[in-house]
Amino acid sequence: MEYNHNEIEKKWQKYWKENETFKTDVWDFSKPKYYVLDMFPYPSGQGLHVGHPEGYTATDIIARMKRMQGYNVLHPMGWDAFGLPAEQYAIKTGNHPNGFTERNIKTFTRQLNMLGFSYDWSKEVSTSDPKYYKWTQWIFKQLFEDGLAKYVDMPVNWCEELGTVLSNDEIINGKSERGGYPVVRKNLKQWVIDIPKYAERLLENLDKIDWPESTKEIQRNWIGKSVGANVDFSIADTDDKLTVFTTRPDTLFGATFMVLSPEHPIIEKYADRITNIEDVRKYRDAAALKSELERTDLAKEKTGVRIEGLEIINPVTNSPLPIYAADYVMMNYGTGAIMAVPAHDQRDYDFAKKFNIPIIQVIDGGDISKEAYTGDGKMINSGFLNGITTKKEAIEKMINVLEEKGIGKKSINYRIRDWIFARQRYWGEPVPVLHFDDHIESLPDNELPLVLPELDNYSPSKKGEAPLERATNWVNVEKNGKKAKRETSTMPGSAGSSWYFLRYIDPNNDKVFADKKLLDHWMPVDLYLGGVEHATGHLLYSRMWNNYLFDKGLVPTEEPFSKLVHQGMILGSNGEKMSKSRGNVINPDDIVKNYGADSLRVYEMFMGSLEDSKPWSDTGIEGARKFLDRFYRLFSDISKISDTPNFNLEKEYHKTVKKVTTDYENLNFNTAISQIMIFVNAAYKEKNIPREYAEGIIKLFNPIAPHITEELWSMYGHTDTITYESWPTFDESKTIDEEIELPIQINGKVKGTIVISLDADEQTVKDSAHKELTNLLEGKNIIKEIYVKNKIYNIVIR
RNA sequence: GCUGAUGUGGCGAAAUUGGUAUACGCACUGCACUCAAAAUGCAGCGGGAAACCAUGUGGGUUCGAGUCCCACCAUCAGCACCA
Repeated sequence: MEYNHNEIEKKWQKYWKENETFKTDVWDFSKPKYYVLDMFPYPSGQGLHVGHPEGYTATDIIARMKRMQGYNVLHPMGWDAFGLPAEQYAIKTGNHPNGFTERNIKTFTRQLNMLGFSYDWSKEVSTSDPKYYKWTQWIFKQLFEDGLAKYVDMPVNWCEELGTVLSNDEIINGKSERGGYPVVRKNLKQWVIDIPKYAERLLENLDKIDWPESTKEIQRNWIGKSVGANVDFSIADTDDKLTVFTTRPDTLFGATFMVLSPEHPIIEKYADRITNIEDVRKYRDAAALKSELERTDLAKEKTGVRIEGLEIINPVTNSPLPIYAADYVMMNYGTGAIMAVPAHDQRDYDFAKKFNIPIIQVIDGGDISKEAYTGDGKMINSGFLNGITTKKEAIEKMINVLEEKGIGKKSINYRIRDWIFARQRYWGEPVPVLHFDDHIESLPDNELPLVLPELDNYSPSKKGEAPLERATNWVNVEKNGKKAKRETSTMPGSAGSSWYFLRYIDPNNDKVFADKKLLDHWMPVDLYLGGVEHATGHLLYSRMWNNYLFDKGLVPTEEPFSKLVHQGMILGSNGEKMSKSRGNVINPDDIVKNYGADSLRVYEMFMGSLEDSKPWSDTGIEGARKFLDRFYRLFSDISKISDTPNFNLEKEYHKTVKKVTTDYENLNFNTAISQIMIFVNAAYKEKNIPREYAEGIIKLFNPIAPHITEELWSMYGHTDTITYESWPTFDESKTIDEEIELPIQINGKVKGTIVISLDADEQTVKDSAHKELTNLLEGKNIIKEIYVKNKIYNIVIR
């Protein structure tokens, strides 16, 4: 019988929809739960690309297997629907971005259904839906009231072209990620979320979750914890002091100058004492014009200016030291001031060389005439530290002394910055606050959601004002007789995605963001799948929100995702990233039409390891299709299926059940498929296939190729979906060979094999091994013989 | 520069974690079926005539290394004047 993918796939998709096959009753606590989640997509105008189904198929396989294993499975899908393309469409056409977004969502939904994913669409959420963002605003409100969402004046990355602020991860090489426009630094009042407050928790909790080690490392680096000390330096002839953060307090005796960030406020404070204040100001203004990248890109050549008329006192040597302003010191890390130890820090060394500042070596080693010495060694020129040989000991002693004198203390710094939580854009969640003349107030709950007003024109104004400024009726309000203004910037895309996994559990609740009992039952997410590119964005933000909600007693676990896996990228057949400009894009619609959804699923799972990037291959997809043809041909031939046992297949069947089950659990889908192929190859050689085996293999294959297996299942006389049939079991004893081929080695090289019974005793093996290799052993001096049971027999000769 | 990952046939990739390297598939070759082709089924398929040689390169540990250790090379990713 011919395998007609089109007919079969349509038929079963219709059946699943009509029977609500995948609908989950979240209140059914009688079965163990399993929550398996995909990172929800941004519904772009291009529709699904072939990369999406890779991860979605993987989670679908797990969802389908877990259902058959008796779990109550939550497997939802939704939309990260706020975003720039919809906004740009609105600017261009003057239409509301919502229409554009909804059209795209329709396309995505059709495509996902066409691929046979077992999502429970009754749980669908969309971040741009006011019923959803009501709760995004509500969570923001809690953060604001708890002081974690703050309105502060800060330097930001400003993109003139886009008319908005960008976060660090939206900037690539000093240009905006989208469009590649220049980015400059500028001071602005900004909404930020105090994610540094959670730095330590986010760091510590990494040890509690089953995530790829590399992703944890990316987050650790991003959080960037460094332990050191804050040390106070007094400014000569004043009562003022400057505090620096250093990770090397042990080198304090070698500090020969201080460097301030050009924006450091102390400069303006002592403007009248600084004799060259104009030069310093000029330097500062020039630095502000540079984007962060330019500032860091010119790494080789240090620039700076001496602050004349002001000196600083080294607290341990009491020598007066010069102060410089230089843009290699950042205002937003540490204290914006550093003590410079040129002998033991390369940057300070370069600076000192350029400005002719003395270099004092305090750790023995290296060659200070050539470069800074950053290694370990004996302390020298260091007063009370002299003679100490380990860094750790020197640091401890120095900190003790500083603490006794009250001029320093142990301190920890994090690299992670405040999360900038506002964009000068229209298509995002409105920030639910009112600005009064003298204070800011969050909206009361009953005014949520604060819905986006409609506009005639969605572009930002010339001055870079947010589009919402145009909605004057909406912006200007009066409350209790006082005039107030609404916030006109909106939340960033990462707002709605920071908690959507909670909403899936109870998507229609209008009393709370999700029922506590349901959250207690369903959280955390058991398996979360998506791309690595979110490592320092979404995956950090959502962890922070979840930890915060946990602290408020609103969710049951600190960490939202107990297990995380990243799918690799599917590259074009030329090994390059798929893109329109390279002309190597594969459209899933075409593939499904020509080969079928099951073929696409099988192929993408068979390509290789889920986590690796791998190139698309046209012959590969054909191969997958051929296997499905072969599979269908074999199992649809009912005349071969019977209740007669066939011992030729017994072992392979039990092996297959075992391997496929464990491979699925470990997300090794490629080897699971190869095992099913091995069984099919074996079955082709047989005249009769026991019904039990045929049905078992069909069930095993169902998670990967759901349509073809439903069809075959129904051909065997079953009237119900295969979805909730029980998962096949295997008998361990039947997977074991009673006779095995044992390799015989001489000096570790295989010279032959013998057939032995399983667990044969050493003497028997030795005898047949010697017999097998008589020729090679003749006249040789046997030094040693090694027998590893059922693995190998090795004879060492000289 | 720092951090992390990867490197196996013509190609996509396996290898129970130290025990017969190249499973499974693609491509290719041959045979069967066919007037023929396609499709399908079956068989072969790292190199070498062989001894042997092959898992990026060079060392090491071990009876035995794709797997462990050291050094290096290449590719990819993240961070990047973070004090």
